[in-house]
Amino acid sequence: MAVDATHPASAGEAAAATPGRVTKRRVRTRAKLLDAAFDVFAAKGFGRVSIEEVCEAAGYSRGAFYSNFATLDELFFALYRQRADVIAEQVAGALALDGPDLDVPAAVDRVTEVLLLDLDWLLVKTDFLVHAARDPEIARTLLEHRSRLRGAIAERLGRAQGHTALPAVFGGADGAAHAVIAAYDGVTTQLLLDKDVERARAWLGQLLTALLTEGARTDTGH
Amino acid sequence: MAVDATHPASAGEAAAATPGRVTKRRVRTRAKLLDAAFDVFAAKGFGRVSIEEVCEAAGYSRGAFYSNFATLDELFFALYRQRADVIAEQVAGALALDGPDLDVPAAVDRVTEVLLLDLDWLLVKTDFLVHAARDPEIARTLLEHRSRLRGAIAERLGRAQGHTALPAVFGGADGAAHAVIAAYDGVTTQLLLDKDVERARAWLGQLLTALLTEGARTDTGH
DNA sequence: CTCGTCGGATACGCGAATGTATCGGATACA
DNA sequence: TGTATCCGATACATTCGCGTATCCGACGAG
Repeated sequence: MAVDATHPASAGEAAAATPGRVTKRRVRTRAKLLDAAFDVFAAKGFGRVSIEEVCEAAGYSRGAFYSNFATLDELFFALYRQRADVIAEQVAGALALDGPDLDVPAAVDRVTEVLLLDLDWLLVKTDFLVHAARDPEIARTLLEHRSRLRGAIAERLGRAQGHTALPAVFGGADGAAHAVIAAYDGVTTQLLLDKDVERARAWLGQLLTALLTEGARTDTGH
Repeated sequence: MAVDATHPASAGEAAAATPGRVTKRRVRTRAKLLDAAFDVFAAKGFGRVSIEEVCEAAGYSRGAFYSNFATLDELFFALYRQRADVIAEQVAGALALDGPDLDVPAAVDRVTEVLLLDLDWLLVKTDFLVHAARDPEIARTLLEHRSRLRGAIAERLGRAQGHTALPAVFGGADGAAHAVIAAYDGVTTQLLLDKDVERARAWLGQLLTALLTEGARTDTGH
């Protein structure tokens, strides 16, 4: 549950004016606040959560919060960055697992395993999407995240083009990567409503193979 | 802009205990409140809107609100039902426009025209999705809506199977309808971030033709 | 061990939003 | 036109959450 955030704050923090010493205690409470915030956000939704609720869940008082963040939005942003980076690494890992050749069905399985694992994360992520949709600054950040991920996928798809020819509808590997992302987002929407992770995985697998292979393959996942 | 809501409240309202006379004035203010709420929700997001803001935008005081709704959630729900029903009708209309045969590309164009028209509606709809994701009762309602829409699409796809064979990956027309919905949801996600409606339409067109036609068609929309 | 600094707790004042109770004008119907 | 009813406005009390200022214990350096 607890994401490892013990490393010093990554560059580009908008927070306090760089205190000379970064105490161990500070890092610990910051991490606890983030973890607690994740649970509370997942349970009630960002819009319905008060600062005090987060603090209570983390076992701190509001003083601790204001010592670490200026506003709930800032915490939310930090939380998203933290978790999203972890996921992105895992996806990159799952994509790199094969040798130079890409076994599409296997890679699809591994990636869906990572992406459709945690319903709570999907909830928080969607909250963040809604948030970003109304704040151009945040939207830019999210778009960059997505673009980086898409780049990794496209690169991987391109490298395997000899083996499994991609459909021509999309202009090359980049278009195909776009399609992969869209399929993932689409499946996510349904998953948020019916909460059936297994079905979502199988369904995403079908969609991806349908999108990524020219001829239809009769490989019903489940 | 103003959705026609002058008809008496549809059956199944959870609101006040059926006043004997439904005054014209009442219906009018209720509709104005709903319209104002739409604008405010779209602009700021459901979670960041107060009852008073809605009333102010509608030109009423809080008394009017409490006379028509018990809570903001109730208004939100009513708003969603109203608009979603309108959209559903429009989609059904766009699907039925051909004769008995379905011209896939044309139908796709018409449907995307309807579905990706109003960014504000997408914002509100996504807010509602997030809302539903945390309330099983509301989730059920939304799932039923989606299921009805999907049924209409599947029925239409099935009726045209002779002309354009569907890929075999999905089990028949129903699976294909699922795919259509997923593609729509996926494109929506990206659209919420980059706000580029035209690109979204073209992109959705590509995705749908890629999904619905067996062989790849070299029809780059833009 | 001691001291200086840091981080979180506590207490306070404030503003915003809520829900209710009551009032006066509008509306429908005879 | 008169009147009973309905609807929305106004006023009020209350609660909730926020941000700040201050204090004390913890931590780290020497």
